[in-house]
Amino acid sequence: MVHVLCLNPTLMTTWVPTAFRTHTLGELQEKGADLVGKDVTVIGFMEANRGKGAICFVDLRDGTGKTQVFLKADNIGEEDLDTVQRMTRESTLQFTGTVALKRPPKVKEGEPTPPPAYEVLATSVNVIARAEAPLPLGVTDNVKVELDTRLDNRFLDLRRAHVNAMFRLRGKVLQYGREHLITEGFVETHTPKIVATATEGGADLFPMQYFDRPAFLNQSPQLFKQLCMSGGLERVFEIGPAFRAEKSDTYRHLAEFISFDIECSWANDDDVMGVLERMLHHIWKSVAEDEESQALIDTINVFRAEQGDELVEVIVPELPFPRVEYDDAIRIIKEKGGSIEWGDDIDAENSDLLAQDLPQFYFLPRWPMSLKPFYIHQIDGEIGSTGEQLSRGFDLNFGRDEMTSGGQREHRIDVLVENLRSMDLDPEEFEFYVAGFRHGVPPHAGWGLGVERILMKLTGAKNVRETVLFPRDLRRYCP
RNA sequence: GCCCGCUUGGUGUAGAGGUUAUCAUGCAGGAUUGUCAUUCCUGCGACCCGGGUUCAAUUCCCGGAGUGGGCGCCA
Repeated sequence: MVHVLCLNPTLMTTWVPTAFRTHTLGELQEKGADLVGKDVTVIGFMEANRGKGAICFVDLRDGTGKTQVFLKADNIGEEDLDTVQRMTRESTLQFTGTVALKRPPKVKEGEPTPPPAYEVLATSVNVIARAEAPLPLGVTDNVKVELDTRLDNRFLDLRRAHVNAMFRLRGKVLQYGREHLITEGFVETHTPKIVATATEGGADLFPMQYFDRPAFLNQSPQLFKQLCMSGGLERVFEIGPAFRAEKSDTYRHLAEFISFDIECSWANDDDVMGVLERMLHHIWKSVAEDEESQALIDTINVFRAEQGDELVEVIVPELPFPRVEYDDAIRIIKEKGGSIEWGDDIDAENSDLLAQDLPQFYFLPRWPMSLKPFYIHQIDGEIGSTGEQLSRGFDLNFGRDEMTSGGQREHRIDVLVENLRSMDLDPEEFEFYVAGFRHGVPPHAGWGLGVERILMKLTGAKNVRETVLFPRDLRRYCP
């Protein structure tokens, strides 16, 4: 089993020993040559123990790596040796002992000698928490486990290297995205998740009680980030939860997901498409070039190889991303034999047709206004091939899947109110929002990106639930 | 909301109208071992729930629950 560090000690800029350990297990391997002969205290999960006689080997694992602990009755005493030999897998154990160079394995003729490894010769052990047996799922077993079982026991599932790597990578992706937006002058903000009005007037919200009045969990920061534009913040972004009560039961839908949103003043749809592609390029490039991120991808690939899945390759997308205007998309789909008419949404089957020639990121700009929400801007006279009004709304797809929707927003209050009315929404209910357009508002544009969907594409996950610690969907809300 | 599947030890599976219910992993015990995915021996552990058909149902039928996939819609 290839061992890949999840958290690289040499890349840590600040490491302070804690009350429970003097060194991490990854550190022992990294700096082992300097530590030989020194006393250390380490702690971790007992992945396995071997040896029932006068000696015993323990594979100990923490967030940084693994180390073998060697126990001998002479050094640790009969009683402690027996305790460890009877210990259950995944129990947390703390060992104190001396660092030593591990005896090299017997290597067959012609095979390369592995790099030196280090172990701890234990002089004492402390049982922190004994794991009950049997485990609801094996952390190291080479047996498939169904997603449902894994999610019921997510804490154990997370101990598996490739699952752990997924969530460390998720943190990296958010970091890279955040990094990039800051370089373009965006400010991180937070908008409320408890709201009085449905964002787009739809009925697919989770109702809740707000003291003695009805309220909803917000489906999008849309209206609030627009108010920030009216407030002169110019460039904002938010990474936060969005809640949708849609009964969409698919590999790519969640009732609660993290939306990566921006809004940008004095800008149109083309401008913010640029922001989006530059940010995604930065994320992909960073994952491809950063040592830690690459190690995480490697860890995921070790598992994928065991499962017989295709290995993940981080291919940095070229700038600019292809742009296929809605009008052209309809034409292309028709040419490929798809059943679609101008004005239709592009369904999954037709997205597959488009994706045949566009397997990665591509923009779909200039949708019909009739398919877009009231807050999307339109330029009068900008019409499609059938004479219908186009909008300044766009989608970003990766292959068949929608990653983002965005657009330039309607800043003209009269048009905005008219849009609300024509879409059967009551401007009165949106007064808190419409008010923001009465006293001078910049033209602005923005988008919302599904973090989980991006992670799916980056890691090859076939189900969005793989990328969420505790996913919320039609059936599941516990744990 | 619609369509189609599936439900067998802790986990993942094979299978048949009457079986001692398969295999792997795991667990318990033993032998061996400074081991390196150790190896070997012995043992433990399962047919989702309710109703029906039948001499007999875990297997067939109906219903329920759970779960997986596809679609609509979306990020």
